[in-house]
Amino acid sequence: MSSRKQLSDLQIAILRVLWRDGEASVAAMQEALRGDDRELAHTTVATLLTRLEARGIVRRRTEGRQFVYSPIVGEDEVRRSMVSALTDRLFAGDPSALVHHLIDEGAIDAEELARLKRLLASKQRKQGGGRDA
Amino acid sequence: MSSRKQLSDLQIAILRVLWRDGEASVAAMQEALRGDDRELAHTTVATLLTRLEARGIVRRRTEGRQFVYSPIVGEDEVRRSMVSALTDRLFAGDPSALVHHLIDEGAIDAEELARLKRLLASKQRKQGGGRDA
DNA sequence: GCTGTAGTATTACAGCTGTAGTAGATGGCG
DNA sequence: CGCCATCTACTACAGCTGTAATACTACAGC
Repeated sequence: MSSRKQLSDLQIAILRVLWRDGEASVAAMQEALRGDDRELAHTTVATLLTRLEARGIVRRRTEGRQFVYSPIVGEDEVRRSMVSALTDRLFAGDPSALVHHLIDEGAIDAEELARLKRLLASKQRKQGGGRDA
Repeated sequence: MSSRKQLSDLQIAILRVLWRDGEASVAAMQEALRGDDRELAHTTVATLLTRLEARGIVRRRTEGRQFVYSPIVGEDEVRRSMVSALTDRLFAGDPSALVHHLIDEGAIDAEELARLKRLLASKQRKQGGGRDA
């Protein structure tokens, strides 16, 4: 599944608001997107949300005269599909090459990596422990 | 710098050919893109390359009656800008959150992480050693 | 009850991308 | 020398995105 959701910057910005707040009316969304160094017209935001609804990315319910939108796709789902698309396209599908890149960039230092390794270890203990010796 | 290069799938596919082969004529590019489960018309490939040239992504020289294209932007540069865009949009700009995600996905196992950590250690030794104590 | 206001629906448009046809140039082969 | 194959330039067009105006609807307050 995961149905190849490729989303633009702005579409993701909208989803982030919905993930954070759970749901949002058009006005609330407009407010939330403001200050993000731009100011979109109310109708613009409405159009964007309508389109996302048509694509099955978000859903809406009616509340009085207005629509309240909530996300259908989850954050992890979007992360999965976008990270994997990026990995495929630029790192020959090899996730460790992506991490390698981050390290080369100096984006991840030893401390963070150690922390992540501990995380991985505890994750494995939890999952591997119940499975076999 | 790095001039916000956001590239589509197909544009990246083209660049990957150029990075791999150094340069390519339209015919060679068409051939290289074939089998990628699709078949593009010669003119389509020509159009794509012309547009990339207009955007300063690739350059071309004339060889006889045909153009031979070569990349201007480097692979690392594109990786940097696209990974950083993704990190900003989906991981609040925190690269370690991206790695965290990969670990959660099971995309990186302990062995790979250990290998990456060694890599990082050797990198730090090299860079930190020449700079100060 | 009427009017203003808030809200949605419809329509519009430009820019980018994927896709390719057609037209025009040119070089090679018979 | 002339025609075919090759190659580029130009044009076209649909779909998606960002952006928003306009038009229509309906509640809320006076």
